[in-house]
Amino acid sequence: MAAVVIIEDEQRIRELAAKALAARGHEVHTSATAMDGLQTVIGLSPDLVILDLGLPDLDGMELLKMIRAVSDVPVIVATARGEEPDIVLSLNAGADDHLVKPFSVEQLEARVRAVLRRASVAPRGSPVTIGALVIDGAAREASLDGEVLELSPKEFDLLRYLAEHTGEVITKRRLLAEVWRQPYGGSEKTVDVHLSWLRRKLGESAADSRYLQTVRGVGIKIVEPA
Amino acid sequence: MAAVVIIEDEQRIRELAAKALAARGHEVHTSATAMDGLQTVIGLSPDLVILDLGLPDLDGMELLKMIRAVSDVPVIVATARGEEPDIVLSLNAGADDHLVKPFSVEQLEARVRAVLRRASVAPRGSPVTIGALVIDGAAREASLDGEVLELSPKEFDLLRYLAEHTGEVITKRRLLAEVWRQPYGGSEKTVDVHLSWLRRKLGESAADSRYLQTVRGVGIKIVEPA
DNA sequence: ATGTACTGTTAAGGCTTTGCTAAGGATCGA
DNA sequence: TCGATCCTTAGCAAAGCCTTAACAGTACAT
Repeated sequence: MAAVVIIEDEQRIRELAAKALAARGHEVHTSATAMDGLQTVIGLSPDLVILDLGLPDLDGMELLKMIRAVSDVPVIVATARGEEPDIVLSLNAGADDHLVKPFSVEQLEARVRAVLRRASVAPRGSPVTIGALVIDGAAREASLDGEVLELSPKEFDLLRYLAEHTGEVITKRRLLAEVWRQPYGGSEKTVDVHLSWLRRKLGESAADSRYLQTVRGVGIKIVEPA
Repeated sequence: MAAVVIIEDEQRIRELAAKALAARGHEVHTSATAMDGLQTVIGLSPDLVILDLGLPDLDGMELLKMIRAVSDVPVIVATARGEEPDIVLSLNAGADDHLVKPFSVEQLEARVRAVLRRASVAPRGSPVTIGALVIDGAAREASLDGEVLELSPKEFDLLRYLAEHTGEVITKRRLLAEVWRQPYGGSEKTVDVHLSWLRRKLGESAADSRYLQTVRGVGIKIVEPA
């Protein structure tokens, strides 16, 4: 899919991130030090760099500038909670996005997807994959286990919006605003109905669902099945 | 609190709005032109954009569409009185809310608050970690030792609030105000009951607790286990 | 030691939210 | 204009949650 370099000194986080991105089909390379990381970036010309600003051997900001001096590769910077001021500095120094540690795998994937999309490594609307579910925005086609699903326009929009925010709980009001484009009017019941249809076409029900999880009192989210 | 970009050519209004939002703790960035504004939005990934439709260098509606092409960021559009037809167009083009100039600071703040709330279930970003306990606001999911906990809405809100104030003793009245949104009414007994349920789901009891410690006569706190 | 105030726990009832079906109306293409 | 598809609304059934109430237990002061 895309070559990603992770520069991060904490082994646990490094391996977690590597595993998550590899699982999504990316070609992952890791470095535990700034100098090794820079070598890798120069030698590999990756599509994306994930850079921890709190490296031991060199200030992350310096490394970011060095990377920027030789490449336009998109960079996502990661900082520990409490180092938020660094975020602004790093964005000014040419970072494309940022993560605050600790971050969830979903967070990471969402950022990576967003940055890659923006960088048009993957053209806008490139397929989103969630388990055996593939949503192709460009073709306006969704398939499950290789079988193309017969979705109505709204159903597709709804599924796509949820898929673009995998793991994140979305309120019905937000769906009305974002999918229906009605920030004010509109009945949330409508969303319920469409969700019900979607579930049926995905071969699941509210009680036994693989992908669509309702979060009572809040909204709905789509998740990678266990 | 949240990063806000203001794109507005009238200096007076720009600075007034910036000052008001900065005073509420937001990270404010301003642009006087459409192109500069677009750059800022792309580079910064803000949480909210306030966009004047009457920019000199580019039709505001065009800019709105360009922003929408690259981002789902909430946008509040501002128009001069008499340009009301633009409002409908802009809402169709993906704006989230609108303001008619001249607007009061209160108006502005109210809209910003409403849009930010609507835009995200969890305004605060990444997961909070306390020992083996991880609370992910975006996914509305809490896990202990990697096991996802089955929490009711109130239980989750309660846990999240405590976690966001780790180590700090919180009175039940404050919980009623902040979590239950009932600054005055409500029985503190209700809090006790929810705490009891929470403890059970965390696998602990009042007598032997790892995370939830009651401070007799004052309230409750969540702590990092020893 | 004992009473008092505070906290912990359980159970039950009512209420809210959600799931789903069906019908009417709108929209779009032919 | 006709037909097919799709969207919305209404309404009922079911599930889950919150509160209240009642009682038990615990720490603290006198």
